[in-house]
Amino acid sequence: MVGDGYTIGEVLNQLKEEFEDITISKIRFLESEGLIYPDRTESGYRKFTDDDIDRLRFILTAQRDHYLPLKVIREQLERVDAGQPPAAGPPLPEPALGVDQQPGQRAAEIAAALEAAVSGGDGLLLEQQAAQVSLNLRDFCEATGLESGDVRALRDFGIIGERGDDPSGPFDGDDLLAARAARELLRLGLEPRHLRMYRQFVDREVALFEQLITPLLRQRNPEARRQATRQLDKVATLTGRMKRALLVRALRGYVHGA
Amino acid sequence: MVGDGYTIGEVLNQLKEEFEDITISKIRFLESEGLIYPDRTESGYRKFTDDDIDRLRFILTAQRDHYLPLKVIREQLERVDAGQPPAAGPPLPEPALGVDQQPGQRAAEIAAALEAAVSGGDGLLLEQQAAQVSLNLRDFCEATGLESGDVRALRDFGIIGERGDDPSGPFDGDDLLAARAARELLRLGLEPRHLRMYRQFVDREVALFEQLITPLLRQRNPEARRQATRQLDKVATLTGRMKRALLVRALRGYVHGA
DNA sequence: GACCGCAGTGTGTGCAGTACATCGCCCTCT
DNA sequence: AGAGGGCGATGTACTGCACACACTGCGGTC
Repeated sequence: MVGDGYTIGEVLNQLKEEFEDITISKIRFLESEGLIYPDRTESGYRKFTDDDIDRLRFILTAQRDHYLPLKVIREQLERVDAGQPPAAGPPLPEPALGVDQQPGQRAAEIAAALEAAVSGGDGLLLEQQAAQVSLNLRDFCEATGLESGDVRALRDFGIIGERGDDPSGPFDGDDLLAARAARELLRLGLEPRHLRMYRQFVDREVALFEQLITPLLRQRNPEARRQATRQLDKVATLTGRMKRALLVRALRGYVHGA
Repeated sequence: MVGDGYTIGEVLNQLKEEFEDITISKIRFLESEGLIYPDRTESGYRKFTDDDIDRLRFILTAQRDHYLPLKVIREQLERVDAGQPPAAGPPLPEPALGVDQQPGQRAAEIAAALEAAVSGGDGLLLEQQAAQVSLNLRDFCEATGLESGDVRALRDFGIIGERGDDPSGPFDGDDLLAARAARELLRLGLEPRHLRMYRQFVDREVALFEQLITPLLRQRNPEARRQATRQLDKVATLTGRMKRALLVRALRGYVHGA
């Protein structure tokens, strides 16, 4: 061996202390898979630099300690080679927001007003004016900033509109609030189909709440009806709080651990 | 099909929304590998409970988001079955620092303080001190006003404590918040078993959120980690808002109509 | 010129499933 | 009541990944 750089056998011996299960054939395999590309001598022998060895160390650690498949490791290395450490999912192009349109001005105002009324408080505000809002498809798109394709998708997954509704509306204030939140979620990388579980869950929750308050509604007495509303508000607030605590605990472990 | 329990096809459809690449043969394969063991009918059909589905969800998440091999997942499940928490080898948690507390009276104060900190805002407050709280069973009962029987029930239905935790604690601040809300709900006439669906839902929601932020957490860059936390906060806030709109619309129809 | 180390190729192995092929159960429609 | 059709169960074969092992041939050194 003429010049500088380690032979494959020397590399093997250096890494063997740290990684039990390294072999020559594994190193060769990693090269054949494009994870490393050591230089070669005239006669074809591999010539490893210290950087190559660090790279190998990274690969072996990722495998042994994080069980990452080579495909994933290769992607990480490629990103590092390209100069970027960021590894976020899809690029997520930001669609221009904040630029409100002329004609739908009205609808957007309504949306903002509703959001303001709802924010900061756990209550349900069942008696609110959200029910009075009624928008057709065009205005609804303008007020939410959604394409009509997205609106269709949200309807298909039960986020807006009623089962078997007319596909073109009308949409009420609750649809508006749901759709505005949904739009942000889509921008953060969620797919409409992911939102379906929220609808499913709400259906279950509604069934539960119904069980609780049907006795009250069965009496025609208007006072009982008002009490039912108060009861609903309370139980929704409490379940919301409880759910949030469960979520926080689960996520806290996830963000800080692992 | 006679009684309770889902068939393999029903399980498939439930999980398909969350996990693209699940198939019947994969579920069968996981059983043959001893990761799940659903019950059988007389005639040999598999009969899945909700717990079985949760277990599957855990397995599939571990594979997809953490690339864990089945062998490792099986070991984790076995530890959970045996009553020990996951215990992830080397990374042992820091023994809680700061916020020391005296038992008894103090506990209720902490609870009130936590509730005040959380109320009025949709955010998650992941960085908050709720994690530092640590109460034993007696103090926890005092702080929440629950009987130890209720505490047990809440634990059995996944509202407080971790899967396979020590039944007598310790309980953290999130448990406290969840339990205080749960106590009110029980007073309003709900049964502990009704609360189980909230836990199930949170598990699904966490799996969804994990999908979104694992790419960020995979880089051990602390800035990416902070961004992941912000992202989580955003997505939790938005889904919460959206869910509330869905709920309100559904309940409005119920209270006023029918 | 023997011999060790490295090169390349080919075949084998365990894991994590997929793809059939075949048979049995169960619900529905007539 | 009986006939289909759909779903479910099992078993075998086949695939892709991540290597391990064996064999043969060449380079360089003593």
